[in-house]
Amino acid sequence: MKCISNKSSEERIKEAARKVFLKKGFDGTTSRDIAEEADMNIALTNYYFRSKEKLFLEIFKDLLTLYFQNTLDIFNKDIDFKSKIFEAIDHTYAMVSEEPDLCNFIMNEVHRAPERLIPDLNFLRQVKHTQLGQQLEEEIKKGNIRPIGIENVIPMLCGYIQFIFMGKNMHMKIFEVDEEQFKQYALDHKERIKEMILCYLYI
Amino acid sequence: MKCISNKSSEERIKEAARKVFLKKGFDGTTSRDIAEEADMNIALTNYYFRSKEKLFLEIFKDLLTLYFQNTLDIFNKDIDFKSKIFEAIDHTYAMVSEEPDLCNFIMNEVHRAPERLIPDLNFLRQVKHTQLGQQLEEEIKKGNIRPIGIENVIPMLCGYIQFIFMGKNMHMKIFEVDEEQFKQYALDHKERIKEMILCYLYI
DNA sequence: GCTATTTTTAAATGTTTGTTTAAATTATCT
DNA sequence: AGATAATTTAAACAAACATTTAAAAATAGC
Repeated sequence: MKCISNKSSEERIKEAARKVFLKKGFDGTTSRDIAEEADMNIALTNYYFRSKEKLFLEIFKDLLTLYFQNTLDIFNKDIDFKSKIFEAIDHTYAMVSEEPDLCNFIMNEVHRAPERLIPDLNFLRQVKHTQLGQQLEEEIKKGNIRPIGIENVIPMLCGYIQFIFMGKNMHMKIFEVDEEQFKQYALDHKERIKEMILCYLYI
Repeated sequence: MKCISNKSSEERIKEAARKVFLKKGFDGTTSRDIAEEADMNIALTNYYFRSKEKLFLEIFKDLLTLYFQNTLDIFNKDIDFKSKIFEAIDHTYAMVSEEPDLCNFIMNEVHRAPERLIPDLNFLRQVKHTQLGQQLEEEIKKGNIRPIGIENVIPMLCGYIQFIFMGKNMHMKIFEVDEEQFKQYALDHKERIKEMILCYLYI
């Protein structure tokens, strides 16, 4: 009946695993990678989490939440449509700046083996029905915005800037720029996305 | 001094490897996966290609060419700017429709281990200097198009629609649609991207 | 048709993989 | 302080891994 004790060990493993999984993906990560990153015995991974798979699923859930929850909250905020668009884009940009492997990780894991992630992915269905969607419909009704479905708007707010970051290495190779120059480029492109969306939506 | 002979075996392995690598990525693919897909002995992979890594690099090069070459050719075609934009977008759409794993594969492999791919990636530098870039500059000089760098235009033509396909599984989960409905959605979104780009570029 | 070369095979190589074991250590509670 | 439970450890596990070997089979040239 010991349960309080070492929160630290379990947490250290989880943090290490998160770091390694984010960088190398599930297939590219070994139990020893995680143990080494956490500076702990290999057996502890299976002591605290029953398997590499279970540990991964826990971490994936956290990272999927990180990937979506804040955006979802913004979609449901009580602010006007245009401000919401700006805020969603700015937040997406901030998120991928802070966690540069997150998009590639989520995209790749979902693409490679969606089945095992289905329980977690169900959480995403909230995205379909948000206040942003209602506001969009209203604006369309008012004639301010051209007819368009929310499923077309969301990738504009989140996906376009994500793509820029996902292709970071390729961009740096193609245009022969360094990290700092890329950062400035991404920032500039983000503002262009904003203007482009407004330009397209408002007739 | 036999060299003519069995082109078929080497080719069969390469095709099998291409298929498996595309689906599972380098880390997720085993030599046995490839041998099984090709229905050949495991040793043949190392007989024809010296290692899994070397086989992968050969295939990666092919797939990177598939990913970029046609787009590059379009960029250098002798047609007007606006037609070129349409054609580039339509081609990107056709490419990812035909090879649905290609974007995820390229993005992920480049992201995960760019160093080993550098020799191949150098080929990408052609993208920086194309006739499309010159045409863009001219249009800007003429005052038809707002000031913008080619590095901002290319993702609009290629990346945005790619992102839609890369997130296919997630989209289907979020909006609870099937393959056919997704296809229609992607087609619609592609046309919106075209209009959005024109709407943004031409002042 | 025989020899030399290339291709294919089954088997084995030594590592690395995820996971387990059982003993040692540490912490907890009375 | 001593008994009990939780944690950590080193070692081992079998399975899967990429790769190699050496012999068998197929093919080539003379």
